Parts: sequence; structure tokens; C-alpha cells
Amino acid sequence: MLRDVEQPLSSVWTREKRPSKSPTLSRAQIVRAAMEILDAEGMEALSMRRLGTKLGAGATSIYWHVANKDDLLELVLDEVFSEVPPFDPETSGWRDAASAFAYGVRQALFAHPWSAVLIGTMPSIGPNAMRLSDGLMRTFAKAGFTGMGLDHAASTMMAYVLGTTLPEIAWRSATRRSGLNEQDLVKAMTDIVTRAANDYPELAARYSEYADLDQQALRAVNFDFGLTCFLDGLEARLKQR
Amino acid sequence: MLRDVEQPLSSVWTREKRPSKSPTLSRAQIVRAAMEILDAEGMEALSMRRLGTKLGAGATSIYWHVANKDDLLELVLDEVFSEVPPFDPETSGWRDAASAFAYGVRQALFAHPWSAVLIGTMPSIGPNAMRLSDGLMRTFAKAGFTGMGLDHAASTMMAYVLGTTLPEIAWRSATRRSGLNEQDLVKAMTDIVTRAANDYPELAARYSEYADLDQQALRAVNFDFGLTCFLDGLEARLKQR
DNA sequence: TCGACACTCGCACATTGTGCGATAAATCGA
DNA sequence: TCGATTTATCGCACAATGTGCGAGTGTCGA
Repeated sequence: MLRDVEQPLSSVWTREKRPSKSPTLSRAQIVRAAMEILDAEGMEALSMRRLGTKLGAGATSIYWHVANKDDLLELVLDEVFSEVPPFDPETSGWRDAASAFAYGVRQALFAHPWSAVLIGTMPSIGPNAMRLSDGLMRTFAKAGFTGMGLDHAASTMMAYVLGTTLPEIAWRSATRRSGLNEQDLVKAMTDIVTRAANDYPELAARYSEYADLDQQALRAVNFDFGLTCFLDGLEARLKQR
Repeated sequence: MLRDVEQPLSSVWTREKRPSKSPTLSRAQIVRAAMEILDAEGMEALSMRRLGTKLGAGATSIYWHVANKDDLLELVLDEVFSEVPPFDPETSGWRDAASAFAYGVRQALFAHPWSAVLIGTMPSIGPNAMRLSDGLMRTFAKAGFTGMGLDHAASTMMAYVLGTTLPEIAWRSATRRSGLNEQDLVKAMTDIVTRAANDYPELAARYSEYADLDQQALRAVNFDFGLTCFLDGLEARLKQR
């Protein structure tokens, strides 16, 4: 018996697209509709039936254009990365370009909070994600990185942005679910932490100090701090060679 | 009519535990069983019925000890953080302690890959997560950071670790699903990227250079690079004051 | 005109989280 | 010691989900 032809990765990007003549439904259309539902009502609102009715089509019609729901989600995730505005290391310096990248990704993710779950689930290997990586690599190449160092700089940059932004998104969606504003929520958290102050002395001290400040702004500063901190580290590494 | 007493956050950690006298089932037991299923077969294998039968109990019995599935997942996620080995800034220096933290978290997440999805979904505010944050804060306090800077250093550190590790996990699970070994998969990816080399010139160049190397090792080096890079940035920030 | 193909859709199935109410068992007040 | 309350377990049922299957409709090339 013959072995099946192996698919290198079970992903939309490795399956070939269906041929098309005159579809009343199209991938682009489906993806757009899916994003609209996701943006408006979040991940748990997106079902194939729901998507179908939104498109004025039967639920199972979608399966002609997309192998399964996971594939659809891969497409949708990659679409998020397309929204990152371009950043050019040629005109501005590499530091500005890298910063623009960081802020761009951060903003795109915030604009589509549901993307946080997807990033933890599936690798981002769509064309838009790759175009983004490529731009970042060009940026660091311009800065003077070569070989391994170039790879490392780029992926560390990406790591920092994701690592900061994903938990923030998780936190935001938790507050939204609770129906409270953030200020009260932080107050409540502070109460909890200070009540158990023996367990987390340092944490309790920090919390009580910042409970009254604007959390959103605080996190923005935080993001910028870490970013420049990391860029400084990179720059130092460049010079010492 | 009276308003309900508001719960500050809809989370296990804000609901009070059920009183208990002589339960044949306990939270700890449930959480342990859930983790065993998750570790063995991943997220999609965990259903309440499955968990019930594993515990030799009815599916709905679990709902006495845990409000709903999300709550259970919060408990389970926090349990992951408990596996991070302790790191002491007193005995070793702050840099070593911070590194130990980073490697510890990374390893704990790798040991339970399903945690990646959860981190994107729910804030990590369980006792173990907090104890961890507290340790990290003490570490940076020892280093000499104070006030805002302390906060920033700690959360940036955490961000870096998560940002690096989560995509790695996503990638690993994708390869596992495909049933291929990683080497072949990277080769296949390289093919795809080089075929579209005009779109991503820099990326294609990198890919083809590293396709033959051990990816696991490559990522380990990568992680260490970013880590020291970031610690250098922090140290510089300390000295210039 | 005829078959091949592109596409749509209704039906059906297994599986899911969980509300509800019936139970039993333990505990407590009298 | 006896009823009443609380603690805990469980079966049943419901609505919703992803998706396989096969029957339908349209279009195009020969």
C-alpha cells in the first residue's frame, strides 16, 4: 500500500488553494466577515453557522473555500499582521524603525484582541507575518548585525513585543468581562495582595503605590522602558565589536 | 430590589472556596487529574466528562468544587507557575537570579505546552504567579532598582520570557501535529520562503543558512542572547544613575 | 448535448459545557 | 435520639458546536 503524500505542515499555507471560476463566496470575503464578527463580539462568538448567516450562505458552504475552522483562524491571524504600518530603516535610523515596528505590532494586536489566543495556538507563518519579519531583519541588517546576531536581534524584538502585549490583552479582556472599570479593579486587586502581604511583600508595596495612577498610561510607559532598555542592549552589543 | 454584591473580577481567585467537610473529591485532586490529561493529550482532550471518569466520578460532580471550566483552567494555569524552581537573589547575584527565573519559567511552560493558550486568555493572578512576580521584584530590588524602574524591570523580564517561549510552543505543537521531525519541516519551510524570495529577501537568506542546523539548540542560544542583551540594558540603566 | 467540474446547502451525528432537580450522606440543634 | 439543614454526588436534558456526506444547481469545454 502506498503512503500518503505527506503534507509538510498541517496549515492553510501548505495546502493549495481551491481553483476558482465564479464563486459567490470567496476566501477574502469569508476572512473579512470572520474578522468583523471577532472584532465586534470576540472569539467565542465566531461559529461557522454564525459566519454563514452573516455571509448570507449556508454554514457548510464555507468548507469549500477553507478546509476547517483552524485554517480560517490562521488566515484571520495573518490578516492582523497586515495592519502593521510599514517602517523603513532607510529613511529613519534603525532604532526608530525598530520602535515603529514594535508600536505597530502592539497596536495591531490591541485592535484585534482575539489574536492573543491564536498566537499561543498556531505558528505565525502566513505571508503577512513573514513580510513583517523580513522588514525587521532588514532593519537590523541596516543597523550592522550579521549572521546569527541578526536572527537573534529580530526574534528577540518580536518576543518582547508579544510578551508585553499578550498579557495586557488578557488583562483587558478580563476587566471587560467583569464589567468594571480598570481603576476599581486594580483597587480590588491591591486589597487582595495587601491582605496577603506576608506572602508577597515586595509586590504588595508596589501595588499600593500605583493603585491610584492611570493604569493604561503606566503600561505605555512600561512598554517604552523595556523597549529602549532592549535597544540599548543591542546597541552596546554592536559597538563592542 | 437589591443589587447583587459585585464580584471584582470573575475569576476563581475572587470567589470564595466552598466550605468542606468530608469531600470524596477535592480541588487539589481535580486540578491534578486535569493536569495529567492535559500533559498527556493536550487541551482539546480535556472535557468535563473525561475528567469526571478519570476521577471515578460523575461529570457534573466537579461543578460543586469549581464554578465552571474556565475557573478550573485558571487553577491549572497557576499550578504551572508553582513548578518554577526557587531563585534567590541573596546567595547568587541579581543577574544569576534573574536568569534562573527566566530559565525556570521557560522550562515550566515547555513542560506544559497547553499553558500557552491559557496565558493568552486569562490574566495570571493566582497565588503562585504572584509569588513568582514577588520573587522577581525582590531580585531587582536587590539589584538596586526602586519605584517605577523596579516595576518596569520586572514586567519587562517576564514579557521577554513569555514572548520567546509562547511562539516556540506554538511551533512545537504544530510540528507535533504534522507528525514530522523538525529538521524536515524547516527544510520545507525554507523551500517555501526561498521560492518567494523576492517578497522576503532577507528572510530567505537567513533561512537557507540555518536550515541544516539543530533548531532546538539554535533557539536555546537565541533565548540566551536576548536574555543577556536585556540584562545588559538593565545594568547600564543602573550604573548611569 | 453531454459529461465534468465548481460550488452550495440541508441533514445528521457525535461531542461539548452546564443548569436543574433528585438523591444520599453527614452534621447539627433540640 | 430525631428531625432539619448543609454538603456532596449524579443522571437527565438542552442548546450549541465542528464537520462529513450526499444531493442538488449552475457553468463551461468538447
